[in-house]
Amino acid sequence: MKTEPQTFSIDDLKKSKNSISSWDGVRNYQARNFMKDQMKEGDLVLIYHSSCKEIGIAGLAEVVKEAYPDHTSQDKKSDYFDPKSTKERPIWYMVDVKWLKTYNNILTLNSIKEVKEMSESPITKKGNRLSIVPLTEKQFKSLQKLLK
DNA sequence: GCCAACGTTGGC
DNA sequence: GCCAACGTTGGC
Repeated sequence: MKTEPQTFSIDDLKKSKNSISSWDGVRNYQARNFMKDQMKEGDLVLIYHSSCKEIGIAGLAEVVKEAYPDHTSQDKKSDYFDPKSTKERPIWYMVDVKWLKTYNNILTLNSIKEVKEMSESPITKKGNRLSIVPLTEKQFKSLQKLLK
C-alpha cells in the first residue's frame, strides 16, 4: 500500500491508537477492488512511501479489518468527499491496518527494481499510479529477504 | 518544477 | 460508446 509520508507515514501509523488506522481516501476503482476482493484479515501489507525524499518500502503492517464503507466519502468537509457515494450505496471502501514493523532502512525503489521477481509488478513500471498492488508469495518473499 | 502516464469527464 | 480535454500522480 502506497502513502505519501508527508500526509501519513509509517510512523504516523505506529503512533495511531493501538497502532491501528483506517486506510481511507482510496478513490481509484482498481485499488478499491483489490481491497474488497483480496485483502483479508491477517494479510501482511508492505507500506510504501511515495512522492518524497526516500521512495520505497518503509514498513510492514497487517490487515485487521476487511473492507467497509469509507465514511470520508460522505463527509462534505473531507478532502475525500464524493457526492456520488451515499450511505445506501457507498462507492468507496477502506480497510483497517495495524503497524507491525518499521524497517531500519527504506528499501528504495531502485533496489526494488533490481529484484527480478518484481520486474512484472506495476510498482517498478513507469507511470504506476496504483495505490494498492497485490504481491505474489514469491514477490513478497524476495522482498522480505532485503528488508530488516 | 517538469513531464510522462494514465484515470476521469463530458460532448457528441 | 468514442475520444479529446483535462486533472492527478509520482519519479526525477
